[in-house]
Amino acid sequence: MPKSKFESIYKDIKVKIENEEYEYQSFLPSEHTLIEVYDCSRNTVRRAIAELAALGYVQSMHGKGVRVIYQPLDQANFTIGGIESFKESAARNKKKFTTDVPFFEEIVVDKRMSKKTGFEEGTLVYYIQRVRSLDDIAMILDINMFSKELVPNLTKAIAKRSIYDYIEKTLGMQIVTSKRTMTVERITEADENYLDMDDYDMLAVVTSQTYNSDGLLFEYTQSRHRPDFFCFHDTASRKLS
Amino acid sequence: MPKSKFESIYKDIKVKIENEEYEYQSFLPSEHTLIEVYDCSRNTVRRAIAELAALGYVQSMHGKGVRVIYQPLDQANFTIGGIESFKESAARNKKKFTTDVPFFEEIVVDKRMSKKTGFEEGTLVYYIQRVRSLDDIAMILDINMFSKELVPNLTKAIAKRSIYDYIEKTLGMQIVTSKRTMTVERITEADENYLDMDDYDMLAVVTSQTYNSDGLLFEYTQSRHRPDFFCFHDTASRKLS
DNA sequence: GCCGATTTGTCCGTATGTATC
DNA sequence: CGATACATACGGACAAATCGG
Repeated sequence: MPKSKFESIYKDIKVKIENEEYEYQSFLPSEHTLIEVYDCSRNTVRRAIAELAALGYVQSMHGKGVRVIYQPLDQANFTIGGIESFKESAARNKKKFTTDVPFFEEIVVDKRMSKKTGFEEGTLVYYIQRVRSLDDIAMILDINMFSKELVPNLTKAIAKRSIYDYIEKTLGMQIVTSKRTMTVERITEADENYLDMDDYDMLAVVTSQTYNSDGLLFEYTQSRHRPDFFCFHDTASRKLS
Repeated sequence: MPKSKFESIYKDIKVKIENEEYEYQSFLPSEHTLIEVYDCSRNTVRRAIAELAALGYVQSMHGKGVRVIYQPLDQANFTIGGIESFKESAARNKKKFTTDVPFFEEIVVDKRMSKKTGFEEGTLVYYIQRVRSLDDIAMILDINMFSKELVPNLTKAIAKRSIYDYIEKTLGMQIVTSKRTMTVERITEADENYLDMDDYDMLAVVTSQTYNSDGLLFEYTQSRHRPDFFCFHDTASRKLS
């Protein structure tokens, strides 16, 4: 349930677009109209539209209107958009998923690690390796590092279940920003040991740093995906230089 | 040169962050302070800060302040962020780049193509294949489709030079939104023919649809990258459901 | 624990500029 | 030219979160 006004307007329009009540290439009602429909100020509808534009749902055109550019994607792919967990992703695609935790330890971040992960040297972290399977095929190897200070009392059982559930529901911590880098890399021995690589010899690798609501880095993760289970979707708007 | 006030404020703060005048993990001056510094309204500074947050430079915290979470990346990687052309990317990385155009034709989009590209069935498009080389190594195979109606008079020579220059400078068309999907795929015969694949047998594939300032789809591109020349960077903030 | 000062979040109304038709 | 539509900017009001005394 949206708590703010602009958010509920955003959602209402978003649903209408997804249901093609507002069709691809058509124009939204004008701001003036939307103000009356939702009984709010101009800033508020503009805020909602800005969110939709950031999502790639609409595009504003000066003096003309706001055009819908959303097209439903027919591919039954595993999309890793926004900040979404493996579990959510799998559930949405109706696959049976399991997680194994072959490695779970506490380590201290050294200089080399610090440079790679962004954690300060000397930080105590949980170092976890997790194998994610879909329909019993080991598809993803996750290498997680969580700050012990910010994510305390992590256990192997929690890692097997859902770390994000624990972080959000039990610790009440909010995940706000996530920086990601995607590359394609050759497999390592660890990959070969843990994953069902079929005859693939390369992996899609997503490394991410995640910040909590205090703006503190609490997670560094390297997620190594078998190529056939990997699809990343993205929308970019004009960037300010 | 920024034309709007919020944009110049955005840029000023952005530079200060990049120069570490505002350090990683430190707080920006309060909105109240920034209002006085830049002599503007609260909305205007908030707009600038919102842009910086969208870029992953800062993170706002209710009741506390705005924390800098930008870290300079030391990797000399080829980053394909925002909407950036191959040429810009190569230039930024100080490599010698060349483009060959082994295929250049006009075709009509059929039903199958339409579903894949988003162009309407029957649209007349330029179908172009381009091979991009860095320091004389063929690294990227681009398969472009441009609407002939929206991008008229395209020639092989322009394709060899820079299509984006032509679109922006000659046609005066503005590129606004770009939707992208990234996957990892096995190489095809065409890849093998055109690219220096070394001993790689897979490619990073970026497919993108690009919309102009009228909200019309004018380009569909599939960009096939050799894995060692591929790095994608991204920042995600909490998404509204 | 309370209270007040500070800081960010949401929302409103209005004015002016600029692009489109 | 005027009407319509989006873009930018200002100022003010109240809410909510944080922090220090």
